[in-house]
Amino acid sequence: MPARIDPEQRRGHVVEAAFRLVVAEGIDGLSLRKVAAESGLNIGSVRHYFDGHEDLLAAAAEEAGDRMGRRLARRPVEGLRGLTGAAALDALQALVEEVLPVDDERRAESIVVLELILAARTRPVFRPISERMAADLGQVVLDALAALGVRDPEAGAAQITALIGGLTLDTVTPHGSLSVEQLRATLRAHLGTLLSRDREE
Amino acid sequence: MPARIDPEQRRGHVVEAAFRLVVAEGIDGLSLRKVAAESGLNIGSVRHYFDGHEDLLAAAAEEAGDRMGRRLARRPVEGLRGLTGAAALDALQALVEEVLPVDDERRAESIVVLELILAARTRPVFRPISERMAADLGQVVLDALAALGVRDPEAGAAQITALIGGLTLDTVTPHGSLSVEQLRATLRAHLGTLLSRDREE
DNA sequence: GGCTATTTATCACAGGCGTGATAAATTGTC
DNA sequence: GACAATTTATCACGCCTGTGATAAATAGCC
Repeated sequence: MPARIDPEQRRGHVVEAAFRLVVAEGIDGLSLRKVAAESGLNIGSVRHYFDGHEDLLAAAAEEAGDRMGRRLARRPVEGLRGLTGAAALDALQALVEEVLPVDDERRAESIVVLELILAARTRPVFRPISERMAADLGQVVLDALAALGVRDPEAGAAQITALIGGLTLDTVTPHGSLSVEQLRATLRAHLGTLLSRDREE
Repeated sequence: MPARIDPEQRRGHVVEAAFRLVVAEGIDGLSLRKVAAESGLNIGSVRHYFDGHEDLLAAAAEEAGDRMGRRLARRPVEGLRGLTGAAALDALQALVEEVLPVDDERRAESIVVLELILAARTRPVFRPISERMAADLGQVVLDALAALGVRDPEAGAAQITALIGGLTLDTVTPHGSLSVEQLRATLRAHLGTLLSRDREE
């Protein structure tokens, strides 16, 4: 019984091809035939690893969610506990930048996530992953603010998560043409006022 | 030479039908046949008023941009000049809420604009309108902050426009499920710190 | 009433899509 | 080398799409 190729690896390659297509043409530009061509496989091969279109979409969304979860896990909240001043600001900024399009890799992931979130509005397939990502991000930001001793961390977290969405939107789409430097500066300004405001009271 | 129906009005009705479809199914759910059905017309009739698919999309985008422009024009920046304290905060909040999904009508328009902005990333048709809307909004916010005497209005405007995008995203899509009350509170908290921070220095 | 331009309604075509079904090739094991 | 399971490659079908072309109906004007 031949198994010269690792199925999981194959699925991974296909999903990566799907990501590239989403970045290039948007989530509605995905089709089994295009994904097959992009991944260098035959349509029949793609369909052998994914039950169909819906299944491929779900797998791609799952992978996007996992990647975001891994990014968030890379900055354990415990490392923030007790930090103050510039150290606190730097640590918080680094945490948030983990999920912001500050380099090519994160830019691609941000595009996929953004397309996914918007698509979840009308396509039930994406809803669970979309909601899970939002919950994960919200919890991490909330825990981070709590670890830093910020007053009213819920309100602060709401501001930060909203800012993350807006900054991603402005950076990734051409309508705002926000540069990475501007993104970083705007985020830092916001986080700075949020932390300093808390210290004063 | 008969003209029992006003062509402009007809186009308007068709565009409104297109808006309803975008809200219901997303911008890629648009098709000439669906728009015709939604507007109660025949495909041939729709095609008589719009050269084709692309033309319909462009007209819908144009209308969306015009509506946003009209909303922004409803709150002349001159009215903000010299305001301080709670009055300044209220006025600024009212201005920004003009383009936020705080009621059904603005929610629908926000969805259309959001779909349009994201679609502009891969579809050149939407680019000019998308960029125009961003420029208009940015200018209005910038002027408003300048009229209120905020220090570094550029930075503040960048934060506010980003927040607008993020709040819209969180409210309109199911991933964050931000309620209108939360949206208002988050916006107010941000605007409050932005104004108060300026006063202290 | 008849003329004419506008508006509406169809038909047909090519292209892309997801999908079911099935044949062919490949490769490790015996 | 032969067997068998996995993997790959095609074919065909129905559906939906945009679009060009064209016929039919409508309604104002003389």
